[in-house]
Amino acid sequence: MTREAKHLRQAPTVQDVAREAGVSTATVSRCINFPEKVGEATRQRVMKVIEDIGYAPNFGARALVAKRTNTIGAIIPTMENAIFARGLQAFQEELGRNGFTLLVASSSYRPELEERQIRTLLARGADALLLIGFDRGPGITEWLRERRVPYVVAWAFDSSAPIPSVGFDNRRAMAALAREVIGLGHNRIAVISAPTAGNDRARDRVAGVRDAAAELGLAAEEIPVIETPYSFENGAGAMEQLLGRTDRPTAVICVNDVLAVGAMSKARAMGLSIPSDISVTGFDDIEIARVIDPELTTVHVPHRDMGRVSAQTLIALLGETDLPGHRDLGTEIRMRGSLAPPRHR
Amino acid sequence: MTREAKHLRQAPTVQDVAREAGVSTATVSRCINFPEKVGEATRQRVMKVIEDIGYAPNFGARALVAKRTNTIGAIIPTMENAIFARGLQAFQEELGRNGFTLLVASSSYRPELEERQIRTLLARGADALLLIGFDRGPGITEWLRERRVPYVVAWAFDSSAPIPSVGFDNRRAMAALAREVIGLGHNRIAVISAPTAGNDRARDRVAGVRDAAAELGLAAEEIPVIETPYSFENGAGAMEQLLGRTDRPTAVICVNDVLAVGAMSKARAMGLSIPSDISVTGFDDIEIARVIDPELTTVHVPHRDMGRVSAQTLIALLGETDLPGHRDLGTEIRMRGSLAPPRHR
DNA sequence: TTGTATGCGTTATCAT
DNA sequence: ATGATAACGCATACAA
Repeated sequence: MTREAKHLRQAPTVQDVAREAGVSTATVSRCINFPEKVGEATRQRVMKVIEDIGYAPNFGARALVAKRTNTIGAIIPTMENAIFARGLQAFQEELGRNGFTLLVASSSYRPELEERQIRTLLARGADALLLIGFDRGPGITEWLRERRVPYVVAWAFDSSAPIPSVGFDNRRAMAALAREVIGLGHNRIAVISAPTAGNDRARDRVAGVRDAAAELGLAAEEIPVIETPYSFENGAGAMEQLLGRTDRPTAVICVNDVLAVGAMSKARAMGLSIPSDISVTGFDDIEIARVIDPELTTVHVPHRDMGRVSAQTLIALLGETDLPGHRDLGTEIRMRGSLAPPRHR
Repeated sequence: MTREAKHLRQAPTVQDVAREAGVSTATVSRCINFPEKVGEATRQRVMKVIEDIGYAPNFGARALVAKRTNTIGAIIPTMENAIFARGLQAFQEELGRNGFTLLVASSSYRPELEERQIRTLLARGADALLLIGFDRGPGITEWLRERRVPYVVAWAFDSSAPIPSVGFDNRRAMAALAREVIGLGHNRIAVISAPTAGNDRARDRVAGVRDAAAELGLAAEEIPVIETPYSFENGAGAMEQLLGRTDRPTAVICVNDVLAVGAMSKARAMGLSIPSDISVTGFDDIEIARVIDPELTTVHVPHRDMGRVSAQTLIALLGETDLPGHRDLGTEIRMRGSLAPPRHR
């Protein structure tokens, strides 16, 4: 009874296996890590014991001696944003396929929180990190460099950056879309953006709109930009503001699909029809873009690929296999019903 | 040069701190874990050294001696499903607030994969687990019991289960909605469900529809049920099948919002208008339910609360604080435009 | 092929 | 208040 209780309470160790199988702990260890370096007969015997008593290597001990945990950390703004949820799912799947486990934390789009999470995940044994975007303080960046922490930046792309980035050029992608909008004849455009502070993706997208405007002869600096956090309600609120202006825009460019859909709802609620009264565009191409009526013109972003490739990059980084470096995964404009030429003029 | 390089490569240990501060390793350890048990002067000195050389406790060594990692694992079907993404986000936030870190894996709705992930996360040092639903083999259940692995089941509720569950009664919730539908006069109803194999939530919801039907005098067994994986396209495909039947249903009850929205799109694409020609209901109340036109009648589920309460339950379990046990978080029917009485009759 | 012995970095139990 | 020291469980260099 006492023995049985003990069996349940105390997890078995290599010692237990060794004793039971009549071999040394070294042999047990080898059976697990290098089965081929052990005699057929003994291996069978040891494996049987392992199975019988339900032995599993102690994680802490293993990490202590191996100096790695095969665990990778990801810090994303929030999983509630479908683009990150999707990318993270692909990231996890690819890690799992390669024997790595995923540690997750979220920054809520707050740099100081991200910094804390970086330290936390590393303290929790993460071998490497996935971070979103380039916007972070020089302090933490230097800290990461000093400690030689392997990490990649995703959802952004800058081939001149000193650390690998996996994503796409937000500025260029948005400029391409804005060019389409302006090319259709829209000359009063407005932008609904996520807060740009601490968010280089949003900032780059807004910059992309101005690039296209300047290029096509519009007054880039005069384009109104409303910044508001990610949510349908906020998209709607921003649209309401824009429609209250004297020079109502004929096209509203949003930095993500959620804001765009919120904006569309509000425009319709205020009696405007889309796209005949006002055009709206999004960014990301999440499922909702095809569910709304009219369907949303947006920029398709390969979220799953970013997650997958980020995982591969990190694994390569850890394995010292030849560095894959930066990966530009590209984007594609999806022209749909929410964008059309302005009515008169 | 060599020394500096060494500094960068080798992470500093308690030994380094102790030497530099002229104290023993025990004192350094105390400074970190029980600052009050150390003299003011020495603590200041030690802390300064820690700061200076950038010391951080080694995770493996700590886990080895403490026999816990303050890490909790979650295995969910997929983060791409917004309901889990949202719940997981809240789960992570609550864990973070309490000093725990989150390890994530996904089962893709496949029991055998879930089983593997359970073993993996435990092998990776997870102190406790969050699992979704009750549907899993007796083998793994027994295994968990034997090892005394603390875990909770979420997104389901069964107060008679031997382990804590945090969620709601899927069957009862769906029965309540179905009662509303049938009460409105619909007597030809159909169900679009996720695959019920290995998914007790889906199964319970379908059962709920039959409960209500039987209760209100409809032939419960004759209600057509189409099972198809979670996606808009599949929801649309299922609706297409249903509309091809001779006795076309007047109301289609879907076990989640995504299938429902897909079904709505298809119905409309086939020239039917909602709800006058056909009613549709969903389950979950994710954002898309209010974006679609007409808005979707559905069952509101407190996803964030489930994540948060699950975390609290797990933490309580680990802390031996009085067991909170089961938590029924309840649901609410959200009546919206997609449901109306059938036209004639 | 297998065994012996040692170190990995921390924490905790004793002393002092 | 502080120090010496023994685990913790595993992997590996070295012996046999």
